[in-house]
Amino acid sequence: MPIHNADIAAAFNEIADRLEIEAANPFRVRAYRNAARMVGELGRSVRTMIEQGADLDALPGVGPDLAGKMREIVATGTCALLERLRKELPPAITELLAVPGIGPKRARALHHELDVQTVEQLHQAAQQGRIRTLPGFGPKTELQVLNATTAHLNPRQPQRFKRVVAEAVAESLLAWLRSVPGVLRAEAAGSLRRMRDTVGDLDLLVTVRKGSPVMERFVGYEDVHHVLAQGPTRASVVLKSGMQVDLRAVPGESFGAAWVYFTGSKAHNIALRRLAQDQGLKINEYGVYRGAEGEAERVAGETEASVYRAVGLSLIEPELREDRGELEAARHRRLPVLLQRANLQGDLHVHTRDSDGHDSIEAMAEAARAQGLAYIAITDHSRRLAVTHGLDPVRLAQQIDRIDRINERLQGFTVLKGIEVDILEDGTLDLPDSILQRLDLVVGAVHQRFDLTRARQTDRLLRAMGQRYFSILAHPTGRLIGEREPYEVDLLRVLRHARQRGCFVELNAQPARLDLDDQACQMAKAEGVLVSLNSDAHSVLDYDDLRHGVGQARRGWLEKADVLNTRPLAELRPLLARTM
DNA sequence: GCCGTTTTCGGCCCGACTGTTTTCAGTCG
Repeated sequence: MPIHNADIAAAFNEIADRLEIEAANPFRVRAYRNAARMVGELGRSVRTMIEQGADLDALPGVGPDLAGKMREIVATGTCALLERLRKELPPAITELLAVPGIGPKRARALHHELDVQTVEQLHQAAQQGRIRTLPGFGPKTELQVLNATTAHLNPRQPQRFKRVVAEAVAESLLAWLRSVPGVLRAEAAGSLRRMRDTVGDLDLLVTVRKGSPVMERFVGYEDVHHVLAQGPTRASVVLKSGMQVDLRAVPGESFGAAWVYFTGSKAHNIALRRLAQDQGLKINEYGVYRGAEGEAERVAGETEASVYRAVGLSLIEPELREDRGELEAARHRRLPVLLQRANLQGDLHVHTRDSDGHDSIEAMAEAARAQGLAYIAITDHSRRLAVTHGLDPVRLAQQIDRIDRINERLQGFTVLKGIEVDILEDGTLDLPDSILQRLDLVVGAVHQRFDLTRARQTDRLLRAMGQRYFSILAHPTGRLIGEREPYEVDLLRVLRHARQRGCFVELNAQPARLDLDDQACQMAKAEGVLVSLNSDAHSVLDYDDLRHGVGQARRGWLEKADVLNTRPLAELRPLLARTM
């Protein structure tokens, strides 16, 4: 069983959990957590690096000890330290840490004093009133544990929400907060603002005049199910939908510092504060300070730009704040000029009612033009996808003729002729070259057999891209957020083949897909493969999804030049022609 | 356990809220 980076990350996280329960040096614990995060986000396979003799010590946060443990885990699937820790405490004890309100100290006490080893046993102990007997625990803590374990044992809500869902909740909540007396400004922060594809909880920030009842009003919002915490500057609630919302109030002069702090990511904040510390500065959510405690002088904080400037950096866009090299880039003034929605000139993946879309070719063209686009490609499904009424060669030929006639009427807008052709299990395409050759572009996609082995799936995609007519690989990993995992595939090989072949990969902007993801976008850029950012629209309303794709592209450090369909049609045509 | 334009040893991000406390530990983000 080959070891992937996720396995190494899981092992390091378990070591960190167990060391923490055993009250080990917290900085040692942090070293394991940092390494776990780094490995989990690393674009390259540690196993491959080892096979190629790469120097693991060169990875950030990895010294000789952790490098050795990574080699050990890759070779054996585990490591001696982890096995020893597993013998010292029961296997399931780390489960307890997943219960809200239970941290390492309480997990340790529960195990030592009550012999609690699992969430189920914890639940029973709470029911029997045994928790309150422990020192440091009381009746309230016991009730909290009872509620938390009940929810934990009967999970009904998804852990994370699709971004588009969270965004709608945030917008109505923000509008409501802005109507509360004394509220000067209300903004979203957190992963929503960083444009992550999913959002765990909402982070909102307000500035208020003295005496504003914003916190009292917030916990009284009609969608609030229950209140987790409430203080003068901070409150947390759970909405009826199960979504947690944290609200923070700060004075106006601190808005920028608080927005940085509350936008995160956590890793970005830590790296930023460390940078400040090196310069004799301290950053918290109220501002940037110079000097000793008590007589510290405030040097920045009203705007985000002032905070970054105070530590010698240019403003870092929220989408980049993941501690993936953005601080270094900002220091050297080498931040990318990120893609913007207005840079998109067209959309190369659009459906009509000829297959499973809702609207006509003309309507899709008009709607695209209204969105500021200059061209679209009609790419209906091919015959294999019978449920979508996919096109066979005869119907596709008829559509081609219709598009030609439509283009004669259109002024200043172009409809390109395409197809979303099924990539069959053996890597051939669902329609013959004789009809594909009449198109402007061929978009290929996998719609069945997601379960192939990594080797066969990779081979399938490489063969598909090697066909005579092949332009863009649509939704390259097949994931559906929260519903279907990406299929197993060697994306690096796929990208290198695309580069060699001169074809492109898609960033599908449907909120449930957002496929490629941010890191894969970064990988495509590094490999020199242009990304086609498409809506996959099935109705005239769906072009709005492009903004989600733009957010994802920005998270992947993509600039205008990295995206295929930022080019005007005259520049696009020769690029497509090379694939046809 | 990692790391270094002060350092190879002595540091390691920072603050709010809760509950059980009489001044603070634990948890969380």
